Amino acid sequence: MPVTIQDVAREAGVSVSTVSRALAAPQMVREATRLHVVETANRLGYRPNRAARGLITGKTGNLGVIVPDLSNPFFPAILKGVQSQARGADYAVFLADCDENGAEEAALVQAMAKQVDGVILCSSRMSPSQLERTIGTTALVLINRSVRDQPVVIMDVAGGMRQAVDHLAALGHRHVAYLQGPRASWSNQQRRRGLRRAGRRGIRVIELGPFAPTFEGGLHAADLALAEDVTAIVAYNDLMALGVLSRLADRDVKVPADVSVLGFDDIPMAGMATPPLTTVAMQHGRAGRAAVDLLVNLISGADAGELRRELECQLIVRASTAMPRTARTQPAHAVAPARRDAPAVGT
Amino acid sequence: MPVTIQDVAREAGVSVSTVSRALAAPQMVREATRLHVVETANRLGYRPNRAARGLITGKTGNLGVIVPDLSNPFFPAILKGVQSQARGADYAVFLADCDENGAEEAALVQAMAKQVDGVILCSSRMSPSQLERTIGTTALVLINRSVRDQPVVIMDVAGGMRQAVDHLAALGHRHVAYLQGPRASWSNQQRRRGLRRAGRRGIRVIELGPFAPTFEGGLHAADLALAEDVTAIVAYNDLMALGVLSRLADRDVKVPADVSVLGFDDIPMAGMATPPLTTVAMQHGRAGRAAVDLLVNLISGADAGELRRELECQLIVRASTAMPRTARTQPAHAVAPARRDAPAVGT
DNA sequence: ACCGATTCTGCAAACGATTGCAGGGTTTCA
DNA sequence: TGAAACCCTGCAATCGTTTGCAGAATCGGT
Repeated sequence: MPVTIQDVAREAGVSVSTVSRALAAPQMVREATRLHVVETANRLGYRPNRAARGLITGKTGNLGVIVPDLSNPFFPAILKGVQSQARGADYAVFLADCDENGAEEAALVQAMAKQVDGVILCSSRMSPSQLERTIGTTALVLINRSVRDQPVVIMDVAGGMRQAVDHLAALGHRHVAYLQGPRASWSNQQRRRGLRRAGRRGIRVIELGPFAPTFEGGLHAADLALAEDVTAIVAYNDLMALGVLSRLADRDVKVPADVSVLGFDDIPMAGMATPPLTTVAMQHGRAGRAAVDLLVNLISGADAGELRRELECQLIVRASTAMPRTARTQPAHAVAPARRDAPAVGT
Repeated sequence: MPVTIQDVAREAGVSVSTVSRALAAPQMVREATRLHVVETANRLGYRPNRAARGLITGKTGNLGVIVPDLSNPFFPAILKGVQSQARGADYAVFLADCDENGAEEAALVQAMAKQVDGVILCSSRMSPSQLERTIGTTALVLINRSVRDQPVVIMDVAGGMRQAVDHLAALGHRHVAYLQGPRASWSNQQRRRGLRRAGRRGIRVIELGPFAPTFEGGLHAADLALAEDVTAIVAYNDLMALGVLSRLADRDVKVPADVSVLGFDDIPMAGMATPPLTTVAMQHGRAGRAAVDLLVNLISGADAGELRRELECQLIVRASTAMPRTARTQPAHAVAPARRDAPAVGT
């Protein structure tokens, strides 16, 4: 039923080799023959069988992507970028969801290995040793996790956090809570790294948690943060921040009048919350595309390919952050010295 | 580098045929040999090359899924079900996103056809003629779109709407706005079908729109609905309903005191909104799983397989719906006659 | 018209698995 | 001990491509 290269060859009156070459290596075949073959192939609706081709070339033309959890909007966003970039490079995409399970993830890479030319791991949940063992099974690119000598795409979360800190400092905040996500996660580490700037800006930070990186986690965290008497709350991600917003509303704490709230990710809902959430936006789609670029490079053996692609984060200022009451009761410039003094504090 | 069946055969001191059979047809080979082969295979870490197998068997062991837009949370939810069910049935999953474009979608099916045993189309955006032409290229299962003689999984959206109508009627609402989504979409049609029950329940419905099925669409629609002096607003989906909620809050219209709001889909945010949104929940994951079941059945040629799998929707009552002011000013039982009269009105 | 140099084209061997068929062993029974 | 019956195992063909190699066709120049 499906039309093979044999069919095209017979129909065109040439050998299969000629058909193969006419389609893949145009300069090796006479122009007239080429045209004839191509025309015949189109007329018959011939599409090469990738499996058969892969058997001999050793390349499958497939990429694999493994994500921890499709119901976390973070990952479909990346996936979308992977998708379109892969299509552009003429690769098909295998998808797998490992349910936040590192062992499962490792198993999936093994299972995929034979069917793909390379795999993209999003926020891998593998333990370092699992990861170490997995590297080498197939070409691998990591997103948001960094391993020595392995190509990675990382989002400059620490940089994003620094923007957030500067923003809060500029508004005059001096006492801020950070609501941690999963303690071991790379993302959480990076956020904390960025937080170190707070000292230099004269901001005292109190770290709470870890909390579940969810709406419910935010509900939970909000009360604890409030008890610390801070003027601003930075949440691990937007989902948590939305939870915080919701809980504060219930307690009649006004945002941003009484306390400022800040999230990470810029998920679609962030802009729709009341008040719209100030947050650190990530370039999900770009990350996906970059990962494909890196992987394709790696596969084609161009060792000259770069190993590390860092994507900027961008603070999106919306209505959930403002000057704290304390700062607003005095002239605005009164807060300036605090910032200028800061270097002295830091050193 | 990768270990082939040849390697296993050599190592185990048997022929490749024996290895193949030891792994695939246990009863055809002596128990002792089988054990030895299996042990060797495991020791060497042998995994059959699916492409090679597919060449001869004609089966690839792969499934394809095409979705209109990964950034719509509706689809990742389905995808998650597809994923896990496919894994259970030992199929790998190809994913493609057609960017809401029917032509692209058709092209993707063609491109996938050779590499998969079947394809699942979620809320296909193809025109009827495109779809007609695509059927037959490969085994096909549709989700949320119904075509004669084609296996489909559909969500009983009309039934869900009827639950919504009954709920509003029971609360005493008599004048309701429905905010339409994309007019041509199957989902919108189904919702309108379910709305027909309103007449029999003594409810007057005014249909507005179409609007974009997004938060912004909801912002837009809210004012129009308010102008119609209704006591309840039913939105095409939750995203729109959230927009409505947001706009009403801005206008100081209290929900549910002044007006009730109701959505569709039960996206994660629905329960986190203020007030939490009453909505019609769909069984996304189940839909994905069911589609895989149908497809696997179809592939294995068991024509006895069912053709149509209908999934119930379930109204989730939260805090965004309540009795209208009009009904609340009189004793609650006063609204009962309206409902009992209803059949007469309907006939 | 012939020769060498160039271009094209076809043959056949891979790639890694599955499977029909036939042959080799072992067992069973006479 | 021999033959029939059975159970295992191996040979070899096959799936649809690509590609090294060799042979055929074309061409230009004399």
